[in-house]
Amino acid sequence: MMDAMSSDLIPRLWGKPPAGRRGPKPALSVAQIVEAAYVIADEQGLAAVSMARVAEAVGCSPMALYRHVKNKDELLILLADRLCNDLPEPDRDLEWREGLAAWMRAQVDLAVRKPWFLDLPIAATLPGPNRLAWIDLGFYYLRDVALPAEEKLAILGIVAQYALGEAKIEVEAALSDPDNPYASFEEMLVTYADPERFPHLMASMATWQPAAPGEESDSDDPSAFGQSLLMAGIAAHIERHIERSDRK
Amino acid sequence: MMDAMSSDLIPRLWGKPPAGRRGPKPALSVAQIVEAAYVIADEQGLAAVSMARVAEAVGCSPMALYRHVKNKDELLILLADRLCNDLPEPDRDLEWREGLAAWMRAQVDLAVRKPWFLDLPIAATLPGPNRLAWIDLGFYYLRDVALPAEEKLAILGIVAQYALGEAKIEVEAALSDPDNPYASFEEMLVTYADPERFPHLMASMATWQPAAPGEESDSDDPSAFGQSLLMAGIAAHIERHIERSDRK
DNA sequence: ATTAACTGTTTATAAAATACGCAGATTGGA
DNA sequence: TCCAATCTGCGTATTTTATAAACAGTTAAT
Repeated sequence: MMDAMSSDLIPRLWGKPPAGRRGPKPALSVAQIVEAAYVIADEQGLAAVSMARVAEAVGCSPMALYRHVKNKDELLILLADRLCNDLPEPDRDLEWREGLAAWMRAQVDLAVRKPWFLDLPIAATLPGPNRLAWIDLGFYYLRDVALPAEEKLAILGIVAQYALGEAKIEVEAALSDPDNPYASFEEMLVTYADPERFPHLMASMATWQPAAPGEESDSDDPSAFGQSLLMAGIAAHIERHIERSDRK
Repeated sequence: MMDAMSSDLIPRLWGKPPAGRRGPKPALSVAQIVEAAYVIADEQGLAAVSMARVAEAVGCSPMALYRHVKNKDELLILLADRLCNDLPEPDRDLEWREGLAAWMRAQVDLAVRKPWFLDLPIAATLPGPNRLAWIDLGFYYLRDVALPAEEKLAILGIVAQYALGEAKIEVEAALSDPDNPYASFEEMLVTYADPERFPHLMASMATWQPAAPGEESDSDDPSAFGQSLLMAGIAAHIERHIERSDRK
């Protein structure tokens, strides 16, 4: 009657046991499979995560995996959620600014610790349970903020998205080979960029302060700038919202 | 003597002709190859972009491509930069807020128009010439803003990163199958989320306003919220910066 | 007990990237 | 002019993928 449920992904994400229990007890579990994939990615990078290698690690034939996972893409989605388990135990004594900053920073740190996270195809917006728990923590930090839930969610999305970009930058900086002459943005500019082609960029860059060594920055957290920018924006939005409520 | 230059990527990105010209005239060009890949991605999605198919489109054997492109990853990087050519002709009569908003929106629209853009492995932070031209436009919009170049660059990075996230959401919303019962975040919550496991999230969601039909939102631009948040943050940062300068 | 549903497996296919080496073209220098 | 260096494009072959299809054993509902 109803055509086959288009996706069992979500039940699998949430570890729901499929109702009918008829055949033999499964020797494998989704969690086991995902864990094996996790270890492989950790040790040899995401590219090394193939169905065959996961199967070997878990001690079964490659095709056995398909009984528990629709295909490789789904495995990667499960893996992405699994990774959110590695986010640290939070400090609960923070008001929203500090809390959100820590929340953000923890995500960056996770990606730096596990750079293969950034290689995951992160198309899926729908979070699994682990990611959702992390979102729940975000809501905790926003507990005293007077905003509708949907706006809080949007804010957390923006902050998380920023964390992703920041992580990308930091990972790239960590990997950057000092022998590579084009490692940095500035070097690329002086080598290739024609002032006539990029006039405004070059004009602004002409006044570049080439980070005196030792003085690096006010803080040693490279995400400090973006962080304060976001927090300022959020604070402004909150005030505007309160104003509007009061006027009513 | 010196071991082979680790990467010819950047010369290729910038279309620099390799100095020595001895052998036969190339029948293929990098631009041609990238263009073919672009068309295939456009018509059949990024997954359809294989070396073989690109070769066929361009009328050569698969292996011929490797004379012009180090490997597939490099082709995709070139493709990503090529895509930035499709960004629209900008309106130059905007002050920074409007300008940056348009700058951001154009990126979202591009990704919505060409959803396969989001499938690209976007690890590379170093922009090619087309992306750089777009960054130059960002600097144009910030022309009257009194901030150091590095902070302007960071701001553009943050805005672009936000655009990416927003695009992901909008693309997913556009693709979401109305038959799929778990399409939306809220539906997933009511189906799976245990209030004990996600207390703060659920408490906040309890007061969810389920978007009365027809009233959707104040504006019909779904990125309006994030946009105003970011602009507020940037404005606050600018003011703080001016204050600090004045005090000196 | 029979049967339906479920497990893991075996075998096979198809598509993918890309290493390797050849043949012909082109050009700079003798 | 001729030769050698150098570069192009190509044919062949290898390796690694994901995954389809059919099968044999296992369990629980009937």
